[in-house]
Order: sequence, then C-alpha cells, then structure tokens
Amino acid sequence: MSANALPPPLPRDYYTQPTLDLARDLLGKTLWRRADAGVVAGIIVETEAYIAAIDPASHNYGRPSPRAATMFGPPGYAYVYLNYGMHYCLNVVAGPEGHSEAVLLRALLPTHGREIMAARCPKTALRDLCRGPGRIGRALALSLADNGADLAGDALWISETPDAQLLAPEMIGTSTRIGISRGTDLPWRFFIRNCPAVSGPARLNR
DNA sequence: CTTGAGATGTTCT
DNA sequence: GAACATCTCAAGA
Repeated sequence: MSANALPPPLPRDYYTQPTLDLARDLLGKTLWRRADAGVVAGIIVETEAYIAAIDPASHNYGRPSPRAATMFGPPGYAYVYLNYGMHYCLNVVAGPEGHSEAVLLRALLPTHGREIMAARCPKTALRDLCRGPGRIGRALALSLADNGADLAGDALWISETPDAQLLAPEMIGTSTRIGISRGTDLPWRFFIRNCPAVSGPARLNR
C-alpha cells in the first residue's frame, strides 16, 4: 500500500441504513472523483432525500420512470440524470433494492483538485465550485456515463473524511427541499450550519 | 442582498 | 406544449 493512497470507499453495508439516516450521515463524508484530469474531492455539506413510495417529488413517484431505473437497483450506486437540459445531478441510491430511494448531493466543500475543478468552471468563484447540485456535476465532470457507477469502485466513491472533526448533531440543520413544486412540506434537506459552501437562500440555512 | 429572464434538452401531459 | 431535484447574468433596493 502506497503512503499517499486515497481513503477507501465506505463499505456497501453503509448504504443500507434508512434513507433519511443516510442523508444525514453523508454530511461530513468525502466524495472522490477520479478522471483523466486527475483526482478531485470535497466534503459533503448538503443533501436531500427522495423516497418514491411517499414522495411526489421523486422521479419514480406514481409510476417508474425509465430514466430513473437506477434508483430501483441496490444501494451504493450513483443515479446521475440531466436536469434542465444542462446540469448533471448526482444521487446516492439508498433504501432496499426495488424501493427507489436516493440521496441527492447538493453541495461539497472542495478539498482536493481545486485547480482541476476551477479549470472546468472558469467563471465560478472558488467557494462556489461545488455549491449546488448542477455545479457538482460540472466540477466533477459528471455525465450520463456515470449513471449506475459503483460507489464502492475507484472512479467515483465516498470515504470517511481524513482528520475529520466530530460533527456534533447541533451542527446539522434541516429544512424543506429546494427547487421542487411538489412534496414541498417534507423536511428532507440536511446541511451543515454556517458553512459557506451550502447552497440555497440564507434563511433556509439556519 | 433581492428579483427576473434566458438557456437548453429530456420527460410528462 | 409545459414542466423540470438549475445556473448565470443583469438590474434594482
């Protein structure tokens, strides 16, 4: 094992916890991305849960959607979709296989490969590189080819955060979700308080 | 800080 | 057609 090996992926079992628990627990973990340009990474600071069975905002609410088939698969894989015709958004498939539950990653605090991300997003301020789900997609150079990627693999994975501070429960905020028109009352958005890398209006981030 | 419109392509009605 | 798990830019408070 080389001295500067990157932290290994979380075990597959990690993703079998209840989806709302997973959405909270992913805060403070690190998302890694390996591409031709190099390795980039950031600490997850904002997530949202989507649970098809009871969630009108889910892509698979009511009837299954072909584009969102990945969410019916086993937990621990990536569901990537194209939003508004131009943004690739990244979800972590959760829940029991067949349920269609997932966690949308909405913001990262960049920790590795900031130059690479900045080169992909020339006009974006440093602190905004991964602030918002569409920006994560751009900074990480995601595409539909990443849909279905194994999050226990070596191209796109989530690890414990090296030298992480303990994340006290009171550091985690909860709110309704952003950018949806149905299921707007469900408090399924989770974020780290007072973190400048979190997206959304300030009033939701307390 | 806020609001408002345009971009852009897939999915839904 | 309209809607969409969004972002950028410009203008105003």
